[in-house]
Amino acid sequence: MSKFETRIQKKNHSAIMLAGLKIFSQFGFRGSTLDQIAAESGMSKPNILYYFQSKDAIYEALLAQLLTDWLKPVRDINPDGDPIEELLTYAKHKIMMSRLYPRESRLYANEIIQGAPRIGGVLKGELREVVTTLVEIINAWSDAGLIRAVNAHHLIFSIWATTQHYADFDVQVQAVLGKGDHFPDAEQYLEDMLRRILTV
Amino acid sequence: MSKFETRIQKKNHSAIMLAGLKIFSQFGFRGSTLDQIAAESGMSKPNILYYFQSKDAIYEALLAQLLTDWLKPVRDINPDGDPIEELLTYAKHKIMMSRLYPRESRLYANEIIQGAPRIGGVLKGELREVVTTLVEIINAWSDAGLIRAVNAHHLIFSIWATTQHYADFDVQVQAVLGKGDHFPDAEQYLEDMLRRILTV
DNA sequence: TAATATTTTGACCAACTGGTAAAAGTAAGG
DNA sequence: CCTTACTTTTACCAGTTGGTCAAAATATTA
Repeated sequence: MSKFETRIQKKNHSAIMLAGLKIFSQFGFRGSTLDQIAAESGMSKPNILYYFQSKDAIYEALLAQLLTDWLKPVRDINPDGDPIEELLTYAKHKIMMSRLYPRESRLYANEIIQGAPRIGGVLKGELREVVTTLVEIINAWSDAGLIRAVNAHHLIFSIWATTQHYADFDVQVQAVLGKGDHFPDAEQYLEDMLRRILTV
Repeated sequence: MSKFETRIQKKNHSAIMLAGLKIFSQFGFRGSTLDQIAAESGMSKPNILYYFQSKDAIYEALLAQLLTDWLKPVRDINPDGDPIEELLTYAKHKIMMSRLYPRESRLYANEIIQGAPRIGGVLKGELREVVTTLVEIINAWSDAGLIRAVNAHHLIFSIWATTQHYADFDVQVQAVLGKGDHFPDAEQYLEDMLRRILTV
């Protein structure tokens, strides 16, 4: 609770979060063990529980952090900007996140696939609210004739699905295309796709 | 091994598969327990192990079944058919699968997100081969001027991502749109999207 | 440096895990 | 009906799980 953390607390706290992210994102909550997180972070299990009350607490701290980071760029979409460029910027941001932080994406995907038992409330609350706002913006753009008329909800879903795919299904992408950085091609394809969909 | 199963064997075998699908698709392999599968199928744990050698065996039987079912419709795409209609039919088939068999999709998603430890070989083998063939077909269509020039690999990925999203991220979709059947709207959006991308 | 506060560890525990063995129960064929 | 083959259960096991506790080690402060 105290915001005044010592350097040791800071170091260990983030070491546990990092290790937890790695383990949880790979095995899901129930498939991960404190022993794995301990091994990954180079700490002992009791020591981890000295910094976090429980396995649950680590997982929930990670999810909370994640949701904050993910909702922000949606809120940053500017209703007064150029519609196509605003949406393209958002999509490119999402795909960059998939490249730089695939583990976070997989952690989230794991949680959602398993029925979002711990963040159902946030989904129906904050997430829904943020999406609703964005949908209104997109519909206003459509009404003003700035973009083509599309189902805004499903447009958003398609952006999420296609961008996160490259993090969540990375193994499959690599299996099909071979090892390497496929994000430039992906980004180009998605930009083309969005321009096609949105251009009047 | 014997193909001559008694009715009891048939019944219990499929009861276990059904229960396993439900549990594994929700919790992933490591997060699922034989006790859960036993409870779900209404059988005792030792009885389950009478029909399957191990927890692993159930999971692998499910994955094997799944991969067969998923690769078939890709192979069924006809190089001599109308390009846009062929791809649209495939996409519609995929989205129907997401509606009717969301658990299968989630089982697969879980496996892939966790690094595909059990089906990595199939991905780099059969899947890659099937995709390569489809890519050649799509490129031939492009070359013939029947569809617009697109990155065929990423086109395929985008179809997979957008269609499977409605099964894998169902909880999120429902949280945003409210409970109900959102597949008709999704299908219409995706059809529109694909036509836009592919039409010359 | 001595007293205090923080950090780390080793030993431990009850509940749960996948899996086994043998015996009891049930169905099928003669 | 009775023998044989199949099915199911009860009791059990060794290893793992999340978590506790008190003591030891270390850092901080006076």
